[in-house]
Amino acid sequence: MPGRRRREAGRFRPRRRRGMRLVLRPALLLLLAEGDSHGYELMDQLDSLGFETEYMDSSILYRDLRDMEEMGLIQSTWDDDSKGPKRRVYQIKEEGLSRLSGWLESLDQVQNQIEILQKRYQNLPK
Amino acid sequence: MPGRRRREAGRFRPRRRRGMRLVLRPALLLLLAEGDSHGYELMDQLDSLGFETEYMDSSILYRDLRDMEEMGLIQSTWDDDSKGPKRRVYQIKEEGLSRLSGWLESLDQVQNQIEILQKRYQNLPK
DNA sequence: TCATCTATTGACAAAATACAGATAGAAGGC
DNA sequence: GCCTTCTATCTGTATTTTGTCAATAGATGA
Repeated sequence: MPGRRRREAGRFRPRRRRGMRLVLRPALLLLLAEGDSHGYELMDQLDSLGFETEYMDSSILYRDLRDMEEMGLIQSTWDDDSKGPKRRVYQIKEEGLSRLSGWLESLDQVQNQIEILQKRYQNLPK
Repeated sequence: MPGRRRREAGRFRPRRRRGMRLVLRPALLLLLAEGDSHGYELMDQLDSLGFETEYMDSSILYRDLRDMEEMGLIQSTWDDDSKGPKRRVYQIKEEGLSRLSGWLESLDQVQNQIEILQKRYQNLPK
């Protein structure tokens, strides 16, 4: 698999995606529910979930992972067997699985609201 | 129409709805695209868009309105003819209409991400 | 005159986000 | 050996956005 093309610091004007964290945390949990992984790899996997990771700063991802670990949703161990610098490999916990389902429920509501907005917008008299 | 049941300050533990703002601003713009209105009334109208306004603090709504006015998306005039305290009545501008369409497009992406999440969650092996 | 409903605003704390590195091992080219 | 690039994680800090609480104030009706 080819390496990710990370953007150079301050190279482009990144379009700030407001409130992306709303979906980011559930997304990370889901990926970990699918299988153990570490930060750098998760960054790549996010692409498959529709995230434009070229514009993402990886620090928010690492911070979210540690936050979720503190919340008791996931746990980590160091993997030093792999080549390159060692990785912190995350694994989802029971608590994380139930939280994921809860988060997805509220995302359901968000989705609903957006749908209503789109419909009302279509019906707008011009 | 019956008055709104606004929650007393700190009466219940309100479940903080994180990231609602992502949809709130587009929602306000849409309502104003449907017709002029003022803050207090907009609060009521939000119900029809799927917002649980009992748990919302109205100050965030007023703040968003003023922000959007500063952005040049909407404009306001005072209405003193109505009974009760005077109202600041908002009207959407051209700029606001085009911004609304832009915001709805990015919400489309968000909706897409959520949909992918839900599907992948369904396919999770248990 | 006292409580209640309408209506808007301000101040402050807490949380989220952007931004800019620091650190470090491994691999490949020259 | 030296340099660059890729992998990988972490931290500090400034700024922006949010959440929460409370102040203000006219109108209404008991």
